[in-house]
Amino acid sequence: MTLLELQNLLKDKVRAAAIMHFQMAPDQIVSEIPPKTELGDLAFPAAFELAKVIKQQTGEKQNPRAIAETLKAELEKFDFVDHVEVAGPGYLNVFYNRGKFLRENAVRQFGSETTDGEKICVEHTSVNPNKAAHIGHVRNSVIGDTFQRILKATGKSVEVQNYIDNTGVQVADVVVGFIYLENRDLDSIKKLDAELAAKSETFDYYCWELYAKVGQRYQADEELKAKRAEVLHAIEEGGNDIALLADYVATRNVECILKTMERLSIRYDLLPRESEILHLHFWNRAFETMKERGVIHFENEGKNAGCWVMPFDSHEGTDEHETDKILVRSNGTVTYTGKDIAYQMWKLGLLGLDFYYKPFFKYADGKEVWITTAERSADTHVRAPSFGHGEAVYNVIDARQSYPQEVVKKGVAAIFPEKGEAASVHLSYEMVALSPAAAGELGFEISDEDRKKPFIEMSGRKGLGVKADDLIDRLEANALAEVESRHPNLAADVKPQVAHQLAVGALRFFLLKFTRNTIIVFDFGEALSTEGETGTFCQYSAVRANSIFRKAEEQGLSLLHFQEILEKTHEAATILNDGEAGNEIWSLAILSSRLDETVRQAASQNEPAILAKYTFALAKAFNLFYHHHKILAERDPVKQAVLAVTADMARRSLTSALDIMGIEVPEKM
RNA sequence: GCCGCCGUAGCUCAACGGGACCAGAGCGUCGGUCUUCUAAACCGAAGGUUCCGGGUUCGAAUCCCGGCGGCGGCACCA
Repeated sequence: MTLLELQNLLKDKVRAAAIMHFQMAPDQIVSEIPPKTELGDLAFPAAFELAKVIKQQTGEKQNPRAIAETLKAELEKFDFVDHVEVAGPGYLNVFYNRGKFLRENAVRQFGSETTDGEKICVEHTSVNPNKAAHIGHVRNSVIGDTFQRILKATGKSVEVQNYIDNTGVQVADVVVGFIYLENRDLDSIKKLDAELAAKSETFDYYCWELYAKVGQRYQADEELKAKRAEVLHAIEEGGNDIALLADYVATRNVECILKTMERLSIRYDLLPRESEILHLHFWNRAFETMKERGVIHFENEGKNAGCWVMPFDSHEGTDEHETDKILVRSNGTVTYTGKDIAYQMWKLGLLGLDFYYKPFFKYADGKEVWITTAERSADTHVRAPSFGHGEAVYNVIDARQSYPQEVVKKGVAAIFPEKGEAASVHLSYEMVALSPAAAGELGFEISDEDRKKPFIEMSGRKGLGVKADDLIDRLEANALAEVESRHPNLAADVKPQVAHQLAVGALRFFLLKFTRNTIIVFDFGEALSTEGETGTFCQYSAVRANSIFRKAEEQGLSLLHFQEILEKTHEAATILNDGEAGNEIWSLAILSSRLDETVRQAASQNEPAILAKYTFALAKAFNLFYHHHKILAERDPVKQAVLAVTADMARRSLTSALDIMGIEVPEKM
């Protein structure tokens, strides 16, 4: 029986006991994890709830402790339960049968064996394809990627989309730079691209600088600014030289960004592009549906005269019409929100139109990323998977876009009340900002005004930010130096690989340990740290655990051997119940088996940080165990088996937890 | 002005739809641990009126009201 099954069973028993003795039960039986192992393995505050219910229904005041005492006897009849204590103001603390539990869980593998069929779409990354990704973008990608892994671990099938806004103003800005600041045409850009490659410089870094330059020039040059609108219009229109040039620039940036993300083990299934949403007239279809369903109307007068608007009553303004969201401007063009609603409809399979698809990129192991196209190609129907049609859609987008995201969610729900708001989830997170010190380290002039601020917002337009590849490079270099000094004899090709795994672990964990609504004020010292609450710490713990078993194998002691000993004896319980040492071993065993519920909790609360916190706690518990119990030196074979099996449970959970966070366990470190 | 998020130890953060002896971690500080499975580790100590004031509750960091302070969002931009 898994821990989760055991918990559910106990919940049912508590409910049954309540009904048997009091003829009533609280709506929900809540279970908690006691603050310390000595207080038990599972706690039910049910007596408090029950006291409340009894008082409501009968007016009778009952002491929670007395209620708990009554319920206690029922739970103790169960053989997985060693005993139950009533503690504090009326907690029902359940102590599991430690020996039985360890035997049952000694070989259990983590993970859901079945997929429940429902497909979930997760959109993340969605960096404007006009420059290199910075650390703020990486927070988005790491949260999104980890979240989709969490969903998969709970048995969902998931499709990962990375939206490409290839026809927006940001791309237009870089195109303006190429054409009007650098006098380049498409051929010249291709030549530049080749030159950069020869110098092992990257196209996205070049665009980063150019974009910043353009932003600066706009301030003084109105003429240039006027070019932006022209260029943007040409790009949206398509079928002209400027659009071709823009497509090249955007595509090259997408390639660079995909490469950056691949360094962090982040991959995608599909790249939906704005150009196709335009050219395949997604909006028109959405517009028709909205009109049919009567959720938008044409404004004849007032300040929105001539526009198509969708009313929203949830946000009240000073005058009632201020809350209306304009979807079609008076000049007939569609707003971004309008397009976004159409796109969201497609994701949910509600639009009634589809993209065409072609393969865009193949990862080293053969996995393909697809991209949308406007023309039917052979691949679309022959080889392309079925995209979209998500039962639910998660959009990983930063918190500053909460309002437009709410409009999209409410808008789609208004059009399709049968689908409802729950199908659209805005997985919001706060930005990564720079500490004034970090901005200084990057070589930026900081104004006196900025210096007083708690943090400085990164800005692609200003070229202010920590580029993802730069940070990964630094992490890898630091890790490599460390590996060189610790393991000089490690094979030459393994060292950089380990350094890479450590860099990824450090960065991903750093971005995951903060809850989503915490603004990360980026600090180099913290981000580069490999001590304390870090990915490196967690990896180290797993590596140590593995090395125990490697050494054991060398001595002819296999894991199977330990498991068999445990199978044949009932003395394990004696060891696990033996005072402080017993509690310590048991704590690690029980904590290791909480991965399942932790992942579920992270999924239901949309909070990857819960998993990161758990992983760190588990690594810490393992390190403590590691220092106090020398497995290979242990003389008592049963105790050795108990220790080994517990260590194995810990390393399996650690490895799985890290894997769900996209972090690998190195061979040595 | 309106809406939202936030305010917890010197610093950076946790605390699961209110609850269990000292509100927990990490960093930093001070002190201790390597002839024994890797010291990127472990142990111990110091450090908090959970921004302030009310209220609800047997019980509040958590819920409600009112302040103060910080940040973000409020376009016929994306």
